[in-house]
Parts: sequence; C-alpha cells; structure tokens
Amino acid sequence: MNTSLAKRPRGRPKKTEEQRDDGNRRQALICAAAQLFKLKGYDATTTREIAAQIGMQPGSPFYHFENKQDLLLAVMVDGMKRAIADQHTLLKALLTQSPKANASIKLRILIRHHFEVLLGPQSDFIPVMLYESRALNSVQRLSINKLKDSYEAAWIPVLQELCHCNKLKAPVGISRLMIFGALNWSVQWYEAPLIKNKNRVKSHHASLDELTEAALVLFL
Amino acid sequence: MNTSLAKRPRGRPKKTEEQRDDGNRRQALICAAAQLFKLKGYDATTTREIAAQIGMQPGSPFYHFENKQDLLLAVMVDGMKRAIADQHTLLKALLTQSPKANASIKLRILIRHHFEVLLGPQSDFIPVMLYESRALNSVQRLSINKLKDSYEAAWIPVLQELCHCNKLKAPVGISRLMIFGALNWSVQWYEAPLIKNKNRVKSHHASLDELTEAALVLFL
DNA sequence: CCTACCGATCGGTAGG
DNA sequence: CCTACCGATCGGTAGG
Repeated sequence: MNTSLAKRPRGRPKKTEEQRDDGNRRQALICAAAQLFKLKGYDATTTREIAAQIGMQPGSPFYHFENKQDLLLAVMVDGMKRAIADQHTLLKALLTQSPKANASIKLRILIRHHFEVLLGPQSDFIPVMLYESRALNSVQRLSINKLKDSYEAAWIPVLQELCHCNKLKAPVGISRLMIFGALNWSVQWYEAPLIKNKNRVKSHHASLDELTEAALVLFL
Repeated sequence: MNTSLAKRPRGRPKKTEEQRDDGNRRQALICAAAQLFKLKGYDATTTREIAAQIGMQPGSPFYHFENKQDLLLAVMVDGMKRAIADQHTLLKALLTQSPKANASIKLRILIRHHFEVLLGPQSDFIPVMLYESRALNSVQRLSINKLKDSYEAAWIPVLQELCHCNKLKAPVGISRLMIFGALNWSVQWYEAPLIKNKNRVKSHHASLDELTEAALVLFL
C-alpha cells in the first residue's frame, strides 16, 4: 500500500524490502483475483486478466501460486481470517463497554458486521467464498469449512439466548440457516448507496445500518 | 420419455412423430443442461458433456440451439414458466376451496411451493436461474427478469396484507428481499431427506413441510 | 518476475 | 442429427 512512505527501514534493509515486495505482489494478486472473481465468477475469470490488472505478465501469477485454484483458496482464506478477526474485535469491544449487553445487541453487532463484510468497501472476498466454493477441491473445501465454522461459532450462543427468552421464534439450527440466507442473498440485490446506478437491475440503496435494523425487526 | 409405449398414434403419423422427436430431443437437452449447470455451474459445464449425457454427438446440441448461452436461457425460461403456472394453479385452488383464506395461509402456499421448486424432485431449473444469471447477455437477462417479476407479483399483495395487520414487522420491500434470500439460500445447504448423504457438507434433512413451517414462524 | 511457448480443451461450423 | 474439423483461448511451464 504505502510503499512510497517509510522508504528506509532501519535493520537488515535488503531482505526486508525483498520480502515486503514479494508480499505486496502476492497481496495485489489476491485482491485483483477477489475483485474479478466476484465480478465475473471464478471460471469466467482468466489468470491473464488477473495478471494484467496489476501490470503482470500472463505467466507471472504462477510464480506466486501453483495454480488458479490455490489463488482462489487464498482469496477465501484471507477474507475469512480478516472477517473472523474483526468479528472478535467488535464483540470484545462491546463486552468492554457494556458488559451486560443482551443478546439482541450482540446480534445487531453480528448482523451489522456481516453486512459490512458482504457489501461494504473492499467486500469482494467473502462473496467469492460464498458463491465460488464449488470450484475448490475437497481438501481446500475442508479448510475453508473450518474457517466458516469458526465464524459462525460466535453466532450460536447469541441465537440460543434469543431462543430461550422467546425473541427468536424458530429453533436455533434452522433460524441460523435462514438468517444467513437472508443476509448472504443481499449480495445479489444490494447496490452501494453512494455509487450512481448505471441501469443496473439491482434495486436497493438503503444504508447498511438501515438494512441491519430491518433484519432485526423481521427476525426478532 | 415413453417413446417405446404408444407406438402408433392414429392421425398424420409421420409429421407428428418427427415433431415429437424433435421436441423430445430439445427437451432432453434442456433437462440435461439444467442438471449439469446446477451441479457444476454454467462455465464449468461443457456442451460436449450435455450432449453425451443424452447420447448425442459433440456438435449436435448446436442443431437445436445457436449457442451455449441460448441453451442456458432455455433452461431458465422453461423452469420459470412452469413455476409461474404451478403457483397460479395452487393459488386458484386455494381460493376455490376456501375463498376467505387469509394472508398467512396464502404465504404458506407460496413458501411451500417455492421450496418445492428449489429443492423438490426435478428442481434444477430455478437454482440455475438464481445462480447462473450472470452468464446471460443483457437482452436475455431482461427477458428472465420479466418472468421473475411475474413470479414475485403473486407475493406482493400477500406481504402487504400481512404488513397491514402487523404480522410482518419489516416493510414489504425489504421483507420480500430477505424472505427470498432465506428461501433461496436453502439450495446451498439442503439435502433431500430420502437420499443417503455421501460425506457431503450439506446438513439439513427436514422435509419441505417442516422447512415451510419453520420459515413461517420465523418471519411472522 | 518476464519471455516464449506448449498441450489440451472447447465452442462452434461445414457438409452431408 | 453425425462426421470431421477449425480457430481461439487458457492454464501452466521452462529457462533465464
């Protein structure tokens, strides 16, 4: 990102610069891939396009990734790790500020963050994971399923608590599936509020906050 | 289907047989395409595979369809027309049997039928429409959007009525989107109850009736 | 990371 | 609808 700033780090400059550059190119590949995979789908996206998007030559992505599938996996793993970390941070912050926060408030945090991850700026990674997992092989699928479980783990106790006090009317298991469906599907119809729509089919321009409140009143 | 039975129809046998055969092969193509498109996705499915699945030669699908995209469109149009017709039939039958049926009962019919179309036997067409529309060109997309609107049109008055009597707590527009999301997402996790699962990731084995009731208690 | 390249596949066509 | 085929593309590699 800010390679122009902080030009001369103190210690062992050469190796550090090399490593950082490698990391940057690798990260640039992952970001370009995420963007194109979301826009056109995994199969319809060419490794050449991804390379071109960051000024690389057609064969160069394979210096960083063994094959196209591995690049797809990297997009998903990167996105999920960040999403899980952010989710944890938000919940911890809530428990610090208001230790007695009830389950409804926790659910609001979870839903709001989920919309952020799906629809916010730089939100290409998770939609790719949601809609392109079929392209992974079975070993890769296992590893992202672990991350998915870890992400969903934070939701279970919240939904259970809501179920116990009768705010959530359906059983936890099926409620979780339906709620995630309602949220994940927003990728298909949501249009970011600030971007002028160019005759697109997508329709809704509510803010992520408004979406969150609508989801809460619908489910609880 | 049953070409071996009913061998000799009475009138103008030659032309009728030719027409029916053409229609059958075309329909067979559409069905095979729907199945494979749902299983592997549009881009990952080869026109050769589709042909092979019904014993055709690699080039023969292009006798029936100008190109692969047109075959995809045919899958979607076929599925939607059938879904719309069935939906109408069900609602008309309800109004005949119990003319004063309230909105909750109508919504149950709509949701139950939607699950049928998504998850029931021979339910490949609509999932393909939901998840592969990106592969269409803009003209094709317009024509299936019309069908989508026609399908959703039956839901609007029902949701409005539920909104007026305070059974639906969020506004109609956003509720519709979230409800469709919750339902459509079931394609991702639902495993048909009767089929033994072979180490799949998918998890839920409830019947479509149980799913319908769960959705109703969650939303209303 | 670039240059130059290959093998395979795939949508689609001509001609019957 | 089959036979035989083509042009283009694409993932991936060797060698530097």
